Amino acid sequence: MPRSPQQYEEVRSEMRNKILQKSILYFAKNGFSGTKISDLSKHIGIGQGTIYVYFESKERLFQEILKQINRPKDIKRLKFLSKLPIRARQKIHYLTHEILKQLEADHSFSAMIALHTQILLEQDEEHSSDGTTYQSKLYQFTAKIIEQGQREGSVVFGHPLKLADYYWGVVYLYALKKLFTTKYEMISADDLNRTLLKEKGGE
Amino acid sequence: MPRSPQQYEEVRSEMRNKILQKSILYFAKNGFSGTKISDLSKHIGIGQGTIYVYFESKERLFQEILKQINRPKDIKRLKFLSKLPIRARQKIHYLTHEILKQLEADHSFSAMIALHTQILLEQDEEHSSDGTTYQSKLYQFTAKIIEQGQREGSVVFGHPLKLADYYWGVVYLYALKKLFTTKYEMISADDLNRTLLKEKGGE
Amino acid sequence: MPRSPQQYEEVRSEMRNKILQKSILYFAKNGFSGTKISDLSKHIGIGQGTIYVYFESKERLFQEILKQINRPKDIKRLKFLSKLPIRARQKIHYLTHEILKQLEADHSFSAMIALHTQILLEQDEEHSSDGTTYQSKLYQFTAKIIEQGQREGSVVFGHPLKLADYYWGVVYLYALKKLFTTKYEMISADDLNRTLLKEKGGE
Amino acid sequence: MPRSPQQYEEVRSEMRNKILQKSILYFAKNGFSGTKISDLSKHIGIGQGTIYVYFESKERLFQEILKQINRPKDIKRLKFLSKLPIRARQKIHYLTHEILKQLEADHSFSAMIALHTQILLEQDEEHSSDGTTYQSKLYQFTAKIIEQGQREGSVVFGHPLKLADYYWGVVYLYALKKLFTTKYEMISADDLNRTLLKEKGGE
DNA sequence: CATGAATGAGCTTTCATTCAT
DNA sequence: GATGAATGAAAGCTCATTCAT
Repeated sequence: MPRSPQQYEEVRSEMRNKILQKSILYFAKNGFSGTKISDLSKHIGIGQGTIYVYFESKERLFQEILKQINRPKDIKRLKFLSKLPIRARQKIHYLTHEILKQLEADHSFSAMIALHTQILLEQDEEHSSDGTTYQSKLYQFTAKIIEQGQREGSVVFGHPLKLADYYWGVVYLYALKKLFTTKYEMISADDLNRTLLKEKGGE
Repeated sequence: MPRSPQQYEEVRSEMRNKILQKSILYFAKNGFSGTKISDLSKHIGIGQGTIYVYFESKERLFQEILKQINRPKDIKRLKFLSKLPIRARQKIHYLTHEILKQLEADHSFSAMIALHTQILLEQDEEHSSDGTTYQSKLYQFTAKIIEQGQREGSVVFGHPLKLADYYWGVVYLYALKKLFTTKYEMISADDLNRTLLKEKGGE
Repeated sequence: MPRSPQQYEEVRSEMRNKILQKSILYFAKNGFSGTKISDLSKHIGIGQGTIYVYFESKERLFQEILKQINRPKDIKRLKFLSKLPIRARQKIHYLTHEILKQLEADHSFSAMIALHTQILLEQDEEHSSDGTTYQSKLYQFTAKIIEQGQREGSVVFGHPLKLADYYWGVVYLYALKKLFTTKYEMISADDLNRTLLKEKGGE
Repeated sequence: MPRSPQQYEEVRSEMRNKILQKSILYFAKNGFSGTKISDLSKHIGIGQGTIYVYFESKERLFQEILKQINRPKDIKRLKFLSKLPIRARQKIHYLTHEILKQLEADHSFSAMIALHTQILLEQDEEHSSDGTTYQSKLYQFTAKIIEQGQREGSVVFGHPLKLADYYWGVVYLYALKKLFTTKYEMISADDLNRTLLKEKGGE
């Protein structure tokens, strides 16, 4: 007896996600052209053909992964943080804390961040446009916090967006390290904060 | 009239260098597996076969490029800098200045730096060992300067090697940006220095 | 309530026939290797797996279709026609009339005829032997009529079997046209008859 | 020392033609989906990759073959024949003679004709448009001759284009037979002529 | 029985490498 | 030496077939 449409949909959705999740790390580590479908499918634990049941090509799978990366949830949380009625210094401390926690705990967070580098490496227009959108929103809210901090005297002088870009660049850097090196020591919260914050005394 | 052996040698050496130089950027941008010999030779302006006159395989050409990157000159200069009888703060200011100048001026310096990331991305053992050696020496001398700075009170607290790694990580980051994005604003000397240096007042 | 064995048998037989009937046109249009099971099952309106409940392989399904084509009924009718105590000219007129009527009315008659061409295109031995058998019987009885006609002076000169082959060849031709072209005008009875028959005056 | 551009051009052109020529028969016999690149290249006597040096895909190679088929030379000769100041009966006798000669002698003429059937089988629009053009021109000039014959009383009654289509249909039929069956007897000139011509007496 | 998701053998295509010129 | 056409191993992709439900 055939399964109901809902059951099928559920099974499909589950497998699709499994492929997507397990692929992120693989693509992040090996890049697009460095990733072989045969290896990938072995790593996921499915047949090669199965990937093509869910994605029409390797290219397309990669694009879907890049879409996955744009997590609106992250953006919302940052937006919320930026609007809280507290000191900028405190916001930055909190943001740094959160990021380091995620880098430490969640392997796919690192992969996600690393794939941003991938987006830069591949100069395909479609990708970069998506990436830019996400990036720019993250950067905008970070820049807001930076501006506040500059008014309050806790954040260093400089163009807010450029500073935001610097801050997130450093995050990228350590995501890469987390992903590719085995015995890596994470950056300290102080070091990351110092990209933006002045020393405490100066307030 | 047949040329002398020296002339032959010179001509050979010239072409070999041309290939090497023009390949750096290509590999840096596209990675090892993302670089096709057909594209590369077109970019260099020679026939595909010519590459194989000078390098026995793509693999080998890539290795030679990685060797090129390990510029002993740079290490020597840094070693010299580390031993000068001046303040660490001044040394760091000077180092930062030099690096930013090179990043701005020399395209292949950025490529070189970016290839270090490449080395991380490709998990081939042979490469990484070479890379590590070079890296570690650069880091060691940078760490020396950091230690001096910590004694003098101008450099922030933390494990010297870890801080050196952080400093060079930021340099990598901006090398990547230089290489892959068109309209990019470089990091300011202040921002880069702040990875290591305390604010001026604190000395 | 469980069904009786007969009912089961009936249901089975019904589905088997449905698949067979709906497949003829598909195979006729696209050939053996040009027909995908996924497309075919969609066209029939059943699941892919269902085909394999009734036929052990695509190869086997195709063979069954070819068997279907060998309609003993047709052969019997032609045999009967060939033995009637009437003029050959009349027999041929009748045969032509019948064929054109079927070509016009019955889509699967065209498909059937077209599949003979398919049999020729695919050089699989097993198929062709079946086909040949059928063909030869049809040809034999047609040749009988031709011989009669030659004796009576109404049919043109030539080897009877070769003429029979020519006649049926033209029928194949218009079956193909019916099948593959949309706005097609059928051959006239006169044109088809003229493959065999002399002009009326000559009797 | 590298070859001159002309030399390369010549070599390229030669190989391209070799592939094209040797492929016609293969595609004609096995159809598009029945033709494997591996078999084809073996049959041509070259490596699989070589085909892709000259044609970007199997699909494309097939399209080029279909183009090849449209031989303007044939059309010109038929146009010339249609305008000669001789009897239509004579023209048709000559045309039939020429066609049978070519069918007998030139294997690729049969293949060419057979591929027209292929064009019908594959319902791709791009192909059919080309095919139609060629077909229609051949048909037009044949129809011209038929009209002349009808005025002269030597050709049977009926729509000229439809009769032309019938005549060429029979040619297709015997091209197919030539191509696919080993021990085949060709149609006689008389039989082919009879598709159009009345018996001699009737003039 | 009926289903369609999963599979892998086998196809098409790519690209590092060879080699005649 | 220098070239780019030719190659085939290996990659991407398809589709007949299997199988849990």
